[in-house]
Amino acid sequence: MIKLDTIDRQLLTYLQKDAKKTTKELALVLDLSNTAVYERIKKLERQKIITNYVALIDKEKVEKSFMVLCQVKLSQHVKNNIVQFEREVLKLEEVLECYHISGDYDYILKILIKNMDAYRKFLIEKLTVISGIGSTQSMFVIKEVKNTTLIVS
Amino acid sequence: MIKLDTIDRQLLTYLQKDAKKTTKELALVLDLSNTAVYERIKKLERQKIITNYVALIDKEKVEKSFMVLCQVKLSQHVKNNIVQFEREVLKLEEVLECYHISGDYDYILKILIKNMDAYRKFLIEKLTVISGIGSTQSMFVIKEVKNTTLIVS
DNA sequence: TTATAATTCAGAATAAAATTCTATTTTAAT
DNA sequence: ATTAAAATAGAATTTTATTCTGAATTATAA
Repeated sequence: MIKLDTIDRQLLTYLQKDAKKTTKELALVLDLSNTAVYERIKKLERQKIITNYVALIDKEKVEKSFMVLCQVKLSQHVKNNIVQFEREVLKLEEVLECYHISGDYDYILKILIKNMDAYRKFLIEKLTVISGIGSTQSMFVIKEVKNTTLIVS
Repeated sequence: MIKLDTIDRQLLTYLQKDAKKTTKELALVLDLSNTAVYERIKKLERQKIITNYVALIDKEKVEKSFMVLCQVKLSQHVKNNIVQFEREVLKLEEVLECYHISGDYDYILKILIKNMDAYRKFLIEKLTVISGIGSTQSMFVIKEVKNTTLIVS
């Protein structure tokens, strides 16, 4: 197990909030030298604790205002259905997240799409055409109350 | 409505995958000058299409291997309960996402935590102490099949 | 505890990237 | 077709990232 000290955790918190912070700025708030901060970040990257850096974009501004959480039940829990479903879901760009879960349904999918019409089309033409799907249930997002990528370590 | 051309979309795709790509690299693949790429990115930032840049970290490596999707039903749908619940949820660092949804339950929460014991503790001591909560139902994530922040525009 | 090795850190030097500037070209509207 | 606005290219400048060397700190073993 990798052990992180307080400074590492602070660094991770800052970088998860704003990856554009310069080593200089971080060095200032952490009361360290430029190099110390730089080396720590590089180590976190080498250890794959920081996996990557990404730009986040505004869903509303790119015609993806409609979010649906769709639960999926497979017709039968045979290996082939599972493998096939998971493989196909990976290909669907509308599906941002997919989890195999406990409970009444097998999977839950987070889907981002333009609107209800587009969702209906997606459901009929892209999702339910995957073989092995038994049933689906859609939960429509009325309001995004919270959505962060910040994991407090 | 802001209109994006093909180059803007390509830029967004690249930056959503790797925010550390330099303008030089992007200029090369997009067959544009350094300045052109730079100005386009700055414009996307000004327009708040790009909202921010973040570091993503490996959940497993920071003791957050356990993911739960928890559905919450309020006891009564009065304004005060709604406001209060949403305000409290924002404060909980274990809750990465919270959506007000249609269906049997009012909210669904994505929770990241160390393990089942920690989740039980969280449920008892942090979540269900919020006033106005009627019932909860937890769906445990068996396997993360897909999880991306990439929105294809 | 002390000696030793391995990390971590600081400060300076260098390399690379971001940012600015000016002039030119392209695009869009009249 | 004419004009204004926006987008682009290339060079110059500023800032940041990266490397390097040596010192300080920490961890480990005798």
